[in-house]
Amino acid sequence: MSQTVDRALSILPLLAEGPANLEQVAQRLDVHKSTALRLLRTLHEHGIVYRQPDQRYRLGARLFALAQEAMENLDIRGIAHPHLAELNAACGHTVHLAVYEEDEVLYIDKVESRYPVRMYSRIGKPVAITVAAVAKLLLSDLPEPERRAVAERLDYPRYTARSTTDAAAFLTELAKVREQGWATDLGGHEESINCVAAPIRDASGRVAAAMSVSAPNVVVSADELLTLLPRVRRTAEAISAEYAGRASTPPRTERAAP
Amino acid sequence: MSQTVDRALSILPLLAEGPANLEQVAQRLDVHKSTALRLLRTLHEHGIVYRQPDQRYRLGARLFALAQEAMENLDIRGIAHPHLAELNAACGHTVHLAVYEEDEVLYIDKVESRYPVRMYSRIGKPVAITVAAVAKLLLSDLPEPERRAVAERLDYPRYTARSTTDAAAFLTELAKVREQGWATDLGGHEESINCVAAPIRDASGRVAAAMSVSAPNVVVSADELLTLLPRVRRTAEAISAEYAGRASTPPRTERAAP
DNA sequence: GTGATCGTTGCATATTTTGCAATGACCATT
DNA sequence: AATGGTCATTGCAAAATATGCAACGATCAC
Repeated sequence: MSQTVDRALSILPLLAEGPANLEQVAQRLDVHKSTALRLLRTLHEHGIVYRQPDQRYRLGARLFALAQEAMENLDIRGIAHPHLAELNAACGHTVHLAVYEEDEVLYIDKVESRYPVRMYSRIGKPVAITVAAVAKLLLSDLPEPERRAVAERLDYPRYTARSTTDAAAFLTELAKVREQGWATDLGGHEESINCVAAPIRDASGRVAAAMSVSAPNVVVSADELLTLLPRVRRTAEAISAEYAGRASTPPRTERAAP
Repeated sequence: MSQTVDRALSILPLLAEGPANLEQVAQRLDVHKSTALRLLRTLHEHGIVYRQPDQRYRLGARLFALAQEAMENLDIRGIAHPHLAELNAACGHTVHLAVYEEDEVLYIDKVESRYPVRMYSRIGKPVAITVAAVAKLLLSDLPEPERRAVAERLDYPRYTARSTTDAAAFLTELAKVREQGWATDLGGHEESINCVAAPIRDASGRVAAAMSVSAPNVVVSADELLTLLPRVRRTAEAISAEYAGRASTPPRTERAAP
């Protein structure tokens, strides 16, 4: 819609790949060097881009800070966190909180396991959407046509022998998850890791987020992990209740006085 | 430099505070609603901004993904990580890697402690620059005039009774750190947490990054932590050697064929 | 000292963005 | 059901803004 901004933003993924100099940026944007320079300067003024000692550009600190701040200010996150911490204190395993957004599911909070062997994950990183328990819950609640459309769009990487293989299988799984109101991932992403997840709903009953408990086989078996299900669901419901109470109606934001 | 981009980027910190609707954005930018709309649309197309079901805007998934990707692609990070992991395996404590950039120091990698009581920190989050051991190392190597200028610019929050109180004290500390080639933070940020840090240098000897080991008093005393200093320094030197070897001359990036 | 590479600047052109005002969608209230 | 209000959206003409060019300058390697 706005050419200038469009070009400026196109620089970001380019720099995410690694540092680049002016000419490289100009070439990949297909604009004159001087144009690229001015765009980069503007980005620099905002701290989004950093100029290394060797003059090359890379993404800057403010970008990281922005991403952090945004996540910490998510309504759900603030409400959920104490509950997640409590659950972690009780069972000791890694607890995750995730949301869905335009074909991606990402972790927005995490309380680390107390055990030495831990699952790899990072806040802000997109999750394996076709296998993760939280992803199943979030997608299972999409309106039918969109759910189907998304499922068709996705890739189905075979992380392990138990990974979901295609859209049809995924939709079947989603239907089941939707029905039962909880989900699992038993070695679908990493052979030795299992998860149990439950949905967090807003006042209208829509799934607004999902939480999960994950643990590697070496710590607890899949069966043992499943015994935690009731507790996970109770935690998710507690969060839902609080969230629905606080953010049910899209909060009427006060207008500034003229 | 570029008004349009400037305005678009000004939206980001605004949304980082929390979701906002079109009118709020327009007001804070001091532009017409239609203008704000078009900017937001462009941001949306790039996934930088997300439109919630209630129509309000907030920062989007791609921003997080970008921040992640950028950090994972930092040259130093890739080189340092195995060394950090090894050190963590040996001592069990939390290990951090940090860089300096325009008045901020931020963690770009972290290996979590094996102990249940852990320090709070998050990759991408700016560190307490006036007290953190890694910050002292990074700032101590700035050219004298800039070091002074930065020290004057900073705030000196009193996190604890041992926090650095003002620019003068900070500069004295920096001189000491510069001299001895390593740094500590003994309860300057959080009463019960201590850190030992060592510098990572590029081929020219400049401090390019800094690493630290942190542990709470309840796990090891400050004195015990200090016994790790030689090991920390050795690790930092190993990383320096590898980094200098690989990235000494600003890597001549190949130009794309015309 | 010389040549080459890459970043930087001033300026005229015209493309792109802007603000306006009108329309439309949606919600709450009576 | 109807009405009033809030807020998002669109087309258009005016003008401000970004663009590419070409010349300059800095820096580095040879």
